[in-house]
This record gives sequence, C-alpha cells and structure tokens, in this order.
Amino acid sequence: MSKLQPVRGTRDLLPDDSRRHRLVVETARAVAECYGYGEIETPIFEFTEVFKRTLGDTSDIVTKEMYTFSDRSGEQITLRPENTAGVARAFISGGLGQRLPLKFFYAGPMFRYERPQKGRLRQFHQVGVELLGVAEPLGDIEVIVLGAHVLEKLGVLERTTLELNTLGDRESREAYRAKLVRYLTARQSELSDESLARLERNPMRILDSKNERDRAVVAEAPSIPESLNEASARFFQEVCDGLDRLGVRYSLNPHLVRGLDYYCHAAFEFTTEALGAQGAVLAGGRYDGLIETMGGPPTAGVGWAAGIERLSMLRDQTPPAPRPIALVPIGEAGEAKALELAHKLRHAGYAIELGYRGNLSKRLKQANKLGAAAAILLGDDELAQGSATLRDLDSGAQESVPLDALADRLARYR
RNA sequence: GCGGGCGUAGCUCAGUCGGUUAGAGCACCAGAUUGUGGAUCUGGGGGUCGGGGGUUCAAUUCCCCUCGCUCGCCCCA
Repeated sequence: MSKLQPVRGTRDLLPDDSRRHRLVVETARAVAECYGYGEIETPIFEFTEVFKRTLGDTSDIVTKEMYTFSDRSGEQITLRPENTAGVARAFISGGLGQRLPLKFFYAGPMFRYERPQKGRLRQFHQVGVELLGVAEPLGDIEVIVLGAHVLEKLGVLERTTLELNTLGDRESREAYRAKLVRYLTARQSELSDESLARLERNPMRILDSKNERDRAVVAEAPSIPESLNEASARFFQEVCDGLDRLGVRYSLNPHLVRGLDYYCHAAFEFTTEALGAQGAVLAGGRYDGLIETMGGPPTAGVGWAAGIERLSMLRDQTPPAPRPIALVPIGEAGEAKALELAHKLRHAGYAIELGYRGNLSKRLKQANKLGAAAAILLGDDELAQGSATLRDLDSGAQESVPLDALADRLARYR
C-alpha cells in the first residue's frame, strides 16, 4: 500500500452521498417519532464483554468479525458491530426498567471485519428501533409496521418482500431445536461441510443455507410452525392477523431464522433482489431473553435494524443540493461591501456564496456551476444608489433592489 | 476466511500480438469576452498505465507477489 487510501471496507461520504444517507436517517427518524420512539445514542465502543454476552460466543460476529483492541489501561474494547447490545446495556446501567415500555430509535456507524462486497462494508451505517417492555404480539406488529412505514416513505417498499417467521417461545424453540438436531444428525452425510460445522454450534442456521444439498435435506426437515406449542401458535397468529388488518403484505418463510439464542417469536426480514447477495435491507425480531442474559431484569424486547447504505442504494435519486445565492462584487468598493452584505444575509438565513475571486464573468460562471438560483451584483453603479442588481439565474431577469430591501426581496429564493 | 473477474488522466474508457515523446470524450484551467453565467471556438495543465519484484537489449503489455475494487460462497443490515 504505497498510495494513501482509505482502510479497506471504509468510505468517504462526499456531500452527495451524505445527502443520500441523511435522507434515509431523517425519514426513519421522522417515522419513528410518529410511533413515539425517541432517539438514543449509545457509545460507538463498549467493553468487549457486552457483545460477547449478547451475541453468544459462537456467532460469527463475535468469533471473527469484531474490531477489538485493548485501550491504554488494558480494557478490552470493541467497536460496536450492531446496536441492540448497546441499547440493552444502556437500559441496564441506566436503571431504565422503571419506565417501561421504552421506545428507542438510533442511527450510526457499525463495524464488522468482513470481506467487503456490494452493500457490505467494514464501517457501515444502520438505523434501527427497539421496543422494550412489551411482551404482547402488539409489540411485534408495531415494530414491523413501523419498518414497513419507513420503507414506504423512502419509496422502496415495493422493491422489497417481507419474509416472516416465528421461532416460538423458549419452550417451543428448545423442543424444535432438539428435534431438528436429531433429524439433521441422522442425515449428516448429506450435509455440506459448512452445515456440518453449524450442526454443532448453530443448527437453526442450516435452515436458511443456500447450498443445494442442504436445501434438499432441509426441505424434508421438521418445520417450526408444526412444532409450536399452543401459546406460541396463538401469539404468531395474532401477529399475522394484525399485519393483515393493516394491509402489510408478507410471505411466510418457515426457514427464516435468527442465529442468536435469545430470539423468540417473530423473526422478519425485508429483502430485495436488487442488491445482489446482500438481500436483507431491514431485519429484526423479538429478543425477550436478551436483557436477562446480560444480567438485567427479565424484559421483553422487539426491534429491527436497517442498513443505510443498502437503503440508499435502493433509492435511485439523490436529493438535490440546496441552491445558494451568489454575491458578485464588481470592483474594490463592491468587494468590501460584499463581505458585510454576505454576513448580514447569512444571518438572515440565506445561503450566500461569495465567489472569492475573478471578474464578473468568471463569478457568474462559477455561480452557475454551483447551481445558484440568483446573483446579487454589487458594483460602483449600484453602490452609488445604495442598491444592488438582483439577477435571477434561471430566467436572466434583472432588477434593481435597495440594499435594505434585499433580505425581504430574496424570500422567494429561500 | 475461500473461489472467479478487473485495476491506463478527477470520471467513463480506447490502446500496446513487448519497441522512441501513452490517447479520446467528459471534467478542470486560460483566452476569445476588463459590468453579465449556461452555448461555441481556440489553447493549456494533468499519468510512477494500482504498488513491489522477476524475465528481457527493451515491460503499461509476459510471470510472480501484494494492495484495492467487484461477483459468488460465508455472514448478515
């Protein structure tokens, strides 16, 4: 690496990219607020333990994807690979259990040491929501509907499919898991090497393997829905009914799973064909066991996270840059006056571009490139009458405006 | 972490079956136009041909390594 380049899997967000990102974040935040979710910002790094405990020692994220280091006092620190653990930690350390239910929205960078690909970076960004303290199906419904609402506002809902499944409660889940392991063990000679490894540490994940051989085995495997106990089946039915009533379309996918142990009941994923291998755009589920696992009081939780880069890629237009007003001095006197005038107009809330250098022709040319909506010409002629020439750069129309009336006259360019 | 494809100007890409000063379009800068932008014309700047090593009289071109991008696996947002 001789040329100075960004670290693999990281990107600079130039203003155009930044606006695309911001639109995603602002849209999600605004929708979340309609449901009463307030923004939470947890630190970008936590003690490594926080993620080890929540994600489980066997997950890929923990075993090979974390950015972990020891700081100067020897603490083991990890750059957050996801935000749910941080929120749960904040819940516990802040003693927030008194005020349930709690509804949080978050946005920010996450870090995973993965092989970069389209829609997969080492520093990437997510928005997400967490609903704590609601054990009812209404919680699952609200969170899924909120996700669909965000996608709809972004204009990408019709480019995604909502895949839905349930893992059942703990009892159903454990029973199913045991049944599945028994079945797969009996047919392990037919499984891929990867799935063989998963059979040990994370058997449920074999259900969503892309490998053809695995799929053949999985097709005949016992399915989750038929292994649910009565309470779990009823719970899931209520979630489905709620979505039906609100017209949220979904397709049941009994092979959709979450790898982590604390997940239960609803598991869902909005996926798209448009992004190649990285099809999941917004995904989540219920994690009633999580906070307890971390040493907090038993607390229900449901939530999702969405990839900002992926959402941004699904949208095709870039939000336009704001159009400034160019202030164009002509001659020395104009130059001196322009500095003050720019100051005044900016304080009045206008985006003013001072051209810094060049003659009139140059500066207009530059104003044009910046997409300026109008230009204020300030030369000896204008100064003599205490006015400025206001030129509309779209129509070319010009008018003389007294300097003290300028701020008002510019209102239509705001 | 594994496998495939690709790295030539800021961008999109030609080109070299190994051979003198590596090209185009767009973008950029300047001039035509010292109080009027977008168009046009003229001129100009810009490349360690991703980096390192090897083969050769000679490498941007062939070989190896490496870095990066990309597609798939894996993982997931």
